[in-house]
Amino acid sequence: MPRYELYLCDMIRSEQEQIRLASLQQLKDLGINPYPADEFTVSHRSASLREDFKEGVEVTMAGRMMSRRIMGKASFAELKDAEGSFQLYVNRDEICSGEDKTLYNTVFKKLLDRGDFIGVRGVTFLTKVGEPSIKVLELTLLSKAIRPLPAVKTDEDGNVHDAFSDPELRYRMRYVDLCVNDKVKDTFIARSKIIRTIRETFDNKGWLEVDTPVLQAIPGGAAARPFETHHNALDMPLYLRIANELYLKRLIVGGFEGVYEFSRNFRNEGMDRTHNPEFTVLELYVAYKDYNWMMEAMENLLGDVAKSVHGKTLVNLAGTDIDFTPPYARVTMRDAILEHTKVDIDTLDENGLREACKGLGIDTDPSMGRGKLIDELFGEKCEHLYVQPTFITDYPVDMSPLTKTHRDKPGYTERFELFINGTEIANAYSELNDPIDQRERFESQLELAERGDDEAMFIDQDFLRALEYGMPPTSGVGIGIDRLVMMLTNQTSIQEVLLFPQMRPEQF
RNA sequence: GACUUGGUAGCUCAGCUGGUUAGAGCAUCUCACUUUUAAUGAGAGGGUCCUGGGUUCGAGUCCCAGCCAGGUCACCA
Repeated sequence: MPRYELYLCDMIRSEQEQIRLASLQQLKDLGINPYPADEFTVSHRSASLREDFKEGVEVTMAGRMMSRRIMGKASFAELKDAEGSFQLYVNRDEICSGEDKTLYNTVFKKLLDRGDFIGVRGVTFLTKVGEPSIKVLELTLLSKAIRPLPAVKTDEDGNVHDAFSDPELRYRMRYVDLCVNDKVKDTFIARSKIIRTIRETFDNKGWLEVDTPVLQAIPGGAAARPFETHHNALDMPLYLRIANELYLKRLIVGGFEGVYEFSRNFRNEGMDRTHNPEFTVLELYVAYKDYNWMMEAMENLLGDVAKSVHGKTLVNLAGTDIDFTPPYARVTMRDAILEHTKVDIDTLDENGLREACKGLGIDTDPSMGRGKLIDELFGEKCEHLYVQPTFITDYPVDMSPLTKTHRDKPGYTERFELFINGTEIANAYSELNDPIDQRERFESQLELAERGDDEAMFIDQDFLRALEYGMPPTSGVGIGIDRLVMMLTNQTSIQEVLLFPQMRPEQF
């Protein structure tokens, strides 16, 4: 048997917690199990019951008791289940038909608390003021809460009082956040819808969802600092993946014609409003396609995703109407920079670009090559201007070591990024499948590493061997799922779209 | 990583230039109340003022260091 009295001594308990622990003991003394094992069969849930409301229907419901308004021999309580809340009417003589009124006077009024899980059997009716309610005939305690939930209240004008709003507490105790802040749940429901829409779309195309290693001997496929760990039995270092790209391409080599994975990636870098050490990227690779085809696939996909969350493709996000209806604008990186800075990157060498950056007030340093300078020009002066969905195409070759060179523009690659509301949502290319070119690109990455770039890519010999066996022409795309969810749910912090964002450990 | 703001009751917050016993609303407890809905009325209890030093006759308040979080910037997706 758990020893509840120890709970009182072991930890510092608030007055409210001590009272609840005492109530717990009293319930046990009354022969009521505060944590029963029995199944409780629910016939209705709150929102669907309200939607199709009729009086006189017998229902059983379960949930958390979120508030109680006791008026002597009758009370109202709010029962909250997965769909929302429903009002209970608890009348002494209805739940205690005989002489013994303990269940109402002692158990319901004194020993139950806000936050306890209860189950009820009762009959639906409308109160004097027309509130759909359940007249409770039978009341069962399903689980006792010994900590009080924050007492968030909403008045008749919809104003929230005493909101549970401290971000630290909300993220550390997401379970409490979800209990009392309904909008939080909506965000994660939207996240689930977005992922489901993508998965259903891809499955319908016949593409295969796969799992590839999270623990990798060579962390490849992106430029980032990895987390390092150690495998004891093999006595060797392993890295948590920074990307899954090279593994998915191996599968295209192996003969799958469409593979995708929702990849949890890990990067040992700073944390802020848009970065969590672990995050989710959707990667898709389809054989015999190129990046032009992928643009069409992405605009169709995002149209469907917008519909799944908002029911339409014209959506107001952060005060701006965003039109997700395909097709989307396509602008080459050269034209974008030319339009917004009057700088024509095609006519400038590295030094010319450096001067152009200086002229625009962009800080440069000698380690920046041509590609990096172009990237700065675009990132500083153009990126934020693409509010409506726009594909920016044809990136410089030295920024894209895994991308096929452009079929007719030397120095460029067949790559696009999709920008919406000024932020990058997707990154895609015609995949580099020339093993000799790929080896050279890796070697130039190695030179970067030797010059001190700690994010330059490692050479993955096995990946090169795979390419040497032959990879069909392939188009691939990566979509940052967390940021997509942020955008579609109007959240400005990644922590709002991750159920358990990374936090420093708490002291107990 | 740099800068910046904050940490006071279960929750949200006041607390002035350093000065009695640290306050409010909600929550909790007691009493009343059989259709309320931020229920109501009457009464009561509840504090490691983030932690550790320092200055001072006296520190929630000032100083130093640390911890945790938010914001901005840098890097990145």
